[in-house]
Parts: sequence; C-alpha cells; structure tokens
Amino acid sequence: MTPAALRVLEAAGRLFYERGIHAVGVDLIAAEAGVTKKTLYDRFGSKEQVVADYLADRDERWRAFLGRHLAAAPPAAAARVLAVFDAARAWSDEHGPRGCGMVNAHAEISDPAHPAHPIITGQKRWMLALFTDLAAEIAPDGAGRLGPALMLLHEGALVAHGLAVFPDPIRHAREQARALVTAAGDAAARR
Amino acid sequence: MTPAALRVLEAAGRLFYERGIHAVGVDLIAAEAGVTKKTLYDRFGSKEQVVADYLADRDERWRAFLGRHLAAAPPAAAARVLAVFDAARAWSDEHGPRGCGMVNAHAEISDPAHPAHPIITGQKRWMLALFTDLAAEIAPDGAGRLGPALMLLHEGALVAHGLAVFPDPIRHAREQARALVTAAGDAAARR
DNA sequence: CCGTCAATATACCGATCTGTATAGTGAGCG
DNA sequence: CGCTCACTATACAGATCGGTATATTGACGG
Repeated sequence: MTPAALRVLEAAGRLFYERGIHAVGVDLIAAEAGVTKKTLYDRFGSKEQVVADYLADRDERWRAFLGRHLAAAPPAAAARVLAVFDAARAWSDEHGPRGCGMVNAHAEISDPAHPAHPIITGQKRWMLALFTDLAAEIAPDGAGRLGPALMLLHEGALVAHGLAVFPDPIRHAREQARALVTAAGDAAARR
Repeated sequence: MTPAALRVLEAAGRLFYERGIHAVGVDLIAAEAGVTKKTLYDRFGSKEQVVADYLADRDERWRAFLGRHLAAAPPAAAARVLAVFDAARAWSDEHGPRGCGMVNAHAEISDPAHPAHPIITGQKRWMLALFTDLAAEIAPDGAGRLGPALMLLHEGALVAHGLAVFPDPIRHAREQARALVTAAGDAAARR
C-alpha cells in the first residue's frame, strides 16, 4: 500500500462515513487525499473497490480496537461482554456519532454482488459468534438465546446512537446486557 | 393529491426502499410511475420533497398498521408490547426484508437541515414514547429503563433483520421483550 | 363556451458522475 | 546510465444527475 493509496483510504473513510457513499464522488476523494484521479484509479481500479477497501479497513480497525479492550478486561465472560459495549462507546467517541459504518453502507448497497457485501455480513457474523461464544461460557445451554439477545442489544444501541433519539443508548444497552448475563450466570450456577 | 402524484409516491417508495435514495434518479421514478418529469416537478417541486413525502407516507402507514395490531391485541400492556413486535414482523413480511426505511434513509442523509430529518427522528421519538408509555403501565417506577430497553431490542431486531445475519431476529427480540416485561411486572407486583 | 388545471411529449440546461488518455517528473536501484 | 514505478497535471469522454422551457391535449365546472 503506497503512501498515496493510504491517503486515499483515509479520505474515503472520513468522507464515506460522514456523508454517505453515494454522496461522495471520486473527484472529491482524490482532492481531499491530495492525489490525482489517475493515481486513485491506478491503485484501486474502481470506486467500488475503494468502497470495499474502506469497509475492510474499518472492519480490521474495529476488530483490533475491540481486541485491545477485551485484552484489558477481566477474564470472566460476563465482564468481557460488558467490555464489548465499553469498546463500542469508546469507538463512537473517537469515530463520530453516525452509528455503524457497516449498517450505513448496507443501507446504500442493495446489490448482493457488490464486493462490499461479504465484508459487511462478515463483520456482523463475527460479532454474533463473539457474543455467542461468550454466552456459552456463561450459560452453555442458553447460548443460542443469550448470544443473539446480546447481538440485538448491541445493534440496537449503535443505531439508536446514530439516530440520537435518546441520550446514551450504549450505556442503556450495557446495563441490559449486564442484567442478562448475571441472570443467565445465576441460573446456570443453580443447575 | 392527484392520481399522478400518488403513482409517483408509490414508485418512489418502492424504488427508494429497494435501491436507496441516492441510487434512484427522478427520471426513473417518473418512468416507473408512468408520469413525465414535468408532472413530478409540478406536484413536488424537488427530489428532496419527494423523499420527504415518501418518508412521511411510510411513517403514516406504519403508525396505522401498528395501530390496527394494537387494537386487535389484549388490553394488558405486556401483551401490547408483544403486539408491537408482531406488527414489525408482519410489516417486514409485507414490505420487504431491507430493514427499517427510516434508518436506511438516515444513513444516506447527513444534512440535519434536510426536510426528511424531522420525519425520521419524529417516528423514532414516537416509538420510544409508545414503549415508555407501555412500560409505565407495567412498572411505573421502572419505565425510564424498560422503555429504552424495549426500543433497543426493537431497533436491533429491525437492523438484524435487514442484514440477515441470523434467522428471525424479530422473534428473538419478541422473546427477550416478553422476558423483560414479565420480570418487570412480577417485580412491580411484589411491591 | 371558455378558463382552469392536470396531464402529456420533447427538448434542453449546466453540473456532476465514473472512468480514461496523454504527457511528464523525480526518486530509487541494478 | 537507464529502467521501473509512484506520482502529478490536465484534458476529455459518455453518461446521468436534478431541474427547466415550450407547446399541446383533454376533462371538467361556472
């Protein structure tokens, strides 16, 4: 990845997230990156590919960001669930309040053949697997319900945060998640 | 609202929801509606206004649809909460699996001055008020937590449904909502 | 019967869109 | 030295974008 390509990815990431994918043209991306369109097309080949690389980069950053938060959290599964919500809040503090970039991109990309599609669904599947794995540590026979429930709270928190319909939805979701995992943990301990 | 304007609104609603707002041009809307662009601009004045009217129409239809489901539900608040999730599933069965049209539109409209903005946030505020009112009937002193919790589950269910990351997220959300309202009702009864 | 009005058909405007073509510059490297 | 390669500058192509102009038709109501 050449320096110019990195600047394109940085500019595209900022502009796509803040204004939406279809609302941002390649001329603007190139100008903001301080790069000619020729260079952009030499490196990426098409706008579609810039979009896909933007989402893949964002996915990679989020997984690393979350990984650092999980590494700093206590080893107990319940605490790690809460660490996911803490990471989500810290991420949105850093990266802006427009909700989940994957969900926003999915709203603009209807074609399932678009190269961005597997990246979006891949991240969501990965997050569901993470929640389900943590749920299995807390209540092995209830993971099929607890995992999706945590996923729903997480997705709901991100979209509610983006819509700004009520204050601090991620904190609300974290509290609900805490109640769910403690209840599931207590029920598993009684068995 | 003239017959041609109604056809424009029908075509715009279908195309905007299926393909996204920026991906659909006014020429296509006019062609699909069997209407000339002149007529479209005589009736709506701008594409922005077509977008706003599309969302206002969708909002109105959803509230009426939900109202019919609530009218058919038992009067108990807990049952009415579940009826909201049942309505969401029936709605998505009828109107397509691409998630919430308001959330998708919000992902494409970054400008807060866009005429569609108050319609989107208005529907979400209305839904939160509905959930909070129902929560207050179930547990008067816990409505400030139960209402947003139900909202998070509902929003999460819609986005998860759109992303199709796991099967039947609305049913999952309904089950979680049932657990929440029964727990809150039991706690309120013990006091 | 005449004016209003919703609608048609068609052509056009300037701007912007993604993408390409041509020519040239400068640094690193064998 | 000479080749490669990342990059710049500029211009352009063809399509589509939102929006407008002109002229016409047909129905309906006072």
